[in-house]
Amino acid sequence: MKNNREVRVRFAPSPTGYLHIGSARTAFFNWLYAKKTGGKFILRIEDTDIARHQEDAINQILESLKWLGLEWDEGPGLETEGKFGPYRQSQRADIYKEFAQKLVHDKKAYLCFCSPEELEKERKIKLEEGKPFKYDRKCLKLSPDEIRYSLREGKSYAIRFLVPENEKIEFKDTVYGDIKVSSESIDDFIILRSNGLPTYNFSATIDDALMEITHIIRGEDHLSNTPKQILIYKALGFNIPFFTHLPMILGQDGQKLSKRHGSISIEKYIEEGFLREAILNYLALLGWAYDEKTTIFSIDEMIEKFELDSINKKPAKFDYDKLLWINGYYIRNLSDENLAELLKDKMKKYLESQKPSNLEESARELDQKIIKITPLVKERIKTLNEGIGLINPFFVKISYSNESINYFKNKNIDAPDILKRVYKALDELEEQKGERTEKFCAENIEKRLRQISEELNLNFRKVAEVIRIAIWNSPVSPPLFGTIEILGKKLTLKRIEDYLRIISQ
RNA sequence: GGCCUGUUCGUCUAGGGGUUAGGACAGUAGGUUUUCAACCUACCAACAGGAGUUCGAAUCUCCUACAGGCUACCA
Repeated sequence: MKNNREVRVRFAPSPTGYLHIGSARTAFFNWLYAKKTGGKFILRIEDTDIARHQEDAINQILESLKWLGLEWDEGPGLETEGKFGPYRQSQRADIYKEFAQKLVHDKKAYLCFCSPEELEKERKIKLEEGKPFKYDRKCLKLSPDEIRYSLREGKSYAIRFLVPENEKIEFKDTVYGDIKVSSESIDDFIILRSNGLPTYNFSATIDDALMEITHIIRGEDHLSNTPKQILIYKALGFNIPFFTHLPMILGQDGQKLSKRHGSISIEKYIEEGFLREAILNYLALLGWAYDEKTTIFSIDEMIEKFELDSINKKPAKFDYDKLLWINGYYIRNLSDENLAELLKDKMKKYLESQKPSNLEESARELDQKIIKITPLVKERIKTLNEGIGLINPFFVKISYSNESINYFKNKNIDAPDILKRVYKALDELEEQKGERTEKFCAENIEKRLRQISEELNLNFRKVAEVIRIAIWNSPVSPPLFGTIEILGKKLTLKRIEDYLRIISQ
């Protein structure tokens, strides 16, 4: 049919909201297939529904796609959009009108003067009777005179596609196999609304044909629409592309992914500190597997190994925990330099959101400090935001929580005594004592602190616990010795003093 | 209601007439450890149900149940 043609795939979102997980996967699979085959990935905006379409959503979608690295070869937002443009359906109204009129002229479509209200009423009645609703073709029976009269009256009309009778529509879906549908089960659907704009099935088909899309890869919710579109392809004499429908992505409750399910927009995941490689890796695993073992794929590996016909049919529930795990894996495998860079950007934003009076002096040394901090937290975080949460006391003043203040109340630990000893031990470091100055570094700090636990004949974890609460306002911190070193002598001692003062009150 | 589609551990999946039904996440137990992680070890846990075909079915066929989609002048 079109074996030697260049592969052309497309992602065609409608801008009714932000790019969500499900659409992102559809975009990604299209992109993967284009990369794999050396084809073109086209972006088209389906904004024919004026009521629901939001202008800023388009930008959001474009931004999210770019962030994911799913760059398109043709479409909006590019310096030269491409030779099949415009790529926004709202700018292609004339094209659809023209084809609709051609179909009317060829008697493959007809004018319908029925009002949406009447139709709605009839539909309701049929539904209550438990009978299938199908348009009764009232307007097909109109005589040319009647039509002329209505037009002269200025009556508004839609254009309906005339579905051929007794026709078997068959197509092969890469994922779902052979699909056969009888034309009897298809209503004479509207292709052009009375406002002159096309409906989805019509505009999508016209554009896919005109833009010479060879492979349509989209969500399973369009599987049932495909027969209608094939009818249009045939009526207009267009080449029929290959179809691949992707199983739906559902929320953890098994329902279609929606706002109720918490963060579902890509934007949210960017904010939370997920990495694009991790998101794409996870998305690839929803409905597809390469073999029985591999779960981690680099993007190049995915391009190499991805196959449309090994996508499975079952809808997949979105598993946030697994995404988290994958993200943690990618973070751990980042180089210190790259991770530091990412953490720095996040931290910068975080610090900007804080009151200046809440910042420690060290906030000004973010750039130098972050590279030292990074190896300490790399294995401990699953998202960048977790990282920020773990390390922000390096830069932001701590105010002791009640929990911290009362932490040792009913425990058999003499916290003040320990802290006084710690203070003294640390204070001695870096003190000028002729030649024998001991550096304030993790190694020496460890030596000193372990000495204290020996002196007191106390398990070291107890000592560490006390120090953590005092300098970090939390029983959890990055590894203690490195943390103290990076915090610096001055700040460490100050926090110990502060804590001692507060608990002695 | 009609049409289309799907159903393997809690979740993502591998397998596609003969397997101890494999892996990963989560969970549990242990090890390591200055906390939290990470890491290591072990464990837990599935072929929706029923008929049929067959020497043999999770795998093929049919039925049922459940789930999802479409049935809009939404996409």
